[in-house]
Amino acid sequence: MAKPGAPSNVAGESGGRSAETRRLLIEAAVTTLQSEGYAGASARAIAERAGSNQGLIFYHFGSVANLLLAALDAVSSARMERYGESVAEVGTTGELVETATDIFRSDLDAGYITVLVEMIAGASSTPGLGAEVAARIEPWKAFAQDAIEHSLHGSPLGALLPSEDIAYAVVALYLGLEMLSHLEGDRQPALALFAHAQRLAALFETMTVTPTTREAK
Amino acid sequence: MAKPGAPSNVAGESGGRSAETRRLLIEAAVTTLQSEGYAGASARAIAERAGSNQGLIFYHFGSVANLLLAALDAVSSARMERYGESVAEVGTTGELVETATDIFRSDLDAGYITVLVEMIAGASSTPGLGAEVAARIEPWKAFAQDAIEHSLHGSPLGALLPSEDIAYAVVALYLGLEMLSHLEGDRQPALALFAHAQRLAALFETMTVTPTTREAK
DNA sequence: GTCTATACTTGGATAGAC
DNA sequence: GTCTATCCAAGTATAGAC
Repeated sequence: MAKPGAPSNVAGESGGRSAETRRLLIEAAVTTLQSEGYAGASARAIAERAGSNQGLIFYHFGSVANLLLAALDAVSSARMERYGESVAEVGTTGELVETATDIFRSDLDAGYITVLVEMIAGASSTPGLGAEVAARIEPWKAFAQDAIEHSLHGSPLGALLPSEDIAYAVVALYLGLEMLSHLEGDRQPALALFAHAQRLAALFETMTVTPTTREAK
Repeated sequence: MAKPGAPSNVAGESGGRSAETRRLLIEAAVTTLQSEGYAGASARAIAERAGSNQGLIFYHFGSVANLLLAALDAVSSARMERYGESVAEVGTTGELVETATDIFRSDLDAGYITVLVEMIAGASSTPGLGAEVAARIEPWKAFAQDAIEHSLHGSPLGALLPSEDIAYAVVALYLGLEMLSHLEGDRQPALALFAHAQRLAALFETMTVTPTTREAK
């Protein structure tokens, strides 16, 4: 391996001049993707935001696409960490929906899903990028499936539909809601849906706690 | 008005040299958006596909963005026409889901939703484009809401959730499923979801025909 | 090893030919 | 009115300076 676009930086020096530059570029790449989209995320635009020379992108990452993938990685890993904490506390379906609402709101406000959406849509224009992006979506699907299995375990809905398929739909809906919210500059309709989901989850739970509670009328 | 980018072509001549060029360009714009994405839909790329000079795009449409919007319009109106026919025959929720499946499959295969997705994602990079695209999504939402109201009218689910909110979710899911299917080059998971929805719709109908059927146990 | 100055390519837009 | 030749800006990538 040892390709030119990935300097080793072996020394024990703690500062890490190279690492700092890389960090700045990745941060700028995230911001640029969010506000200018994939088509606007050029080497020049990103470098300007990072306050560095555009040539550095090719030295440190080999290509713009590679830098954007690094940006996607950074966002993904940061989010996964947060998700992991939240989902550990989830038991019932109602709690799951509540947690999902919180996560969605903060993801939406921070523009994390925007990065994902732009990379997916942008992948069409850069050969080979699609597979890389697809691989980075897998953890999101796996996470969703995991959360669903934990909270729907033993529930009727869980018996009716494979958790893998539900997870696929959840991720798709997540992406779609971001697109519409972002486009219209209005997160309200999407959040209204989560409110509905919470109501339905509550209703669903009371309906199916046990069939025998019915006779207590 | 009478802006330079929109020639009048007033004469009664049926051929329409200008109209033909415009048609070719719009067609090529659709194809290019589908296979190269928004970032790859440059004037040169589109013109090459159309077999014409790239300068014609600016003469006929004023800018690349305007041509892409025209392409989106063409796709939208073509689809709306087909949708209108299909939904007229829909009565029950089960039929609605069945019709939605057919529509989704053909839209997916023909790449129509791809055009929508690329335009939404691409809008971030071109000032002013977002509002134009948003306006062109309205008919899709209105159509979905209309179809939902027709088939859910009087049903319990219809009473539980506002049709406008369901429509929003449906459009979002539609977009998200396209993104994932396109990215992974596999439409199977998305179609599996529609199959589940059909099963659930059938189950839902038998469960809620009338509450009094329960006593017949 | 890190970064900058420069080379070359592609893209948007228009002046002017027909 | 329709189209083409041409211009300049913006993009990627690298040769070479430090």
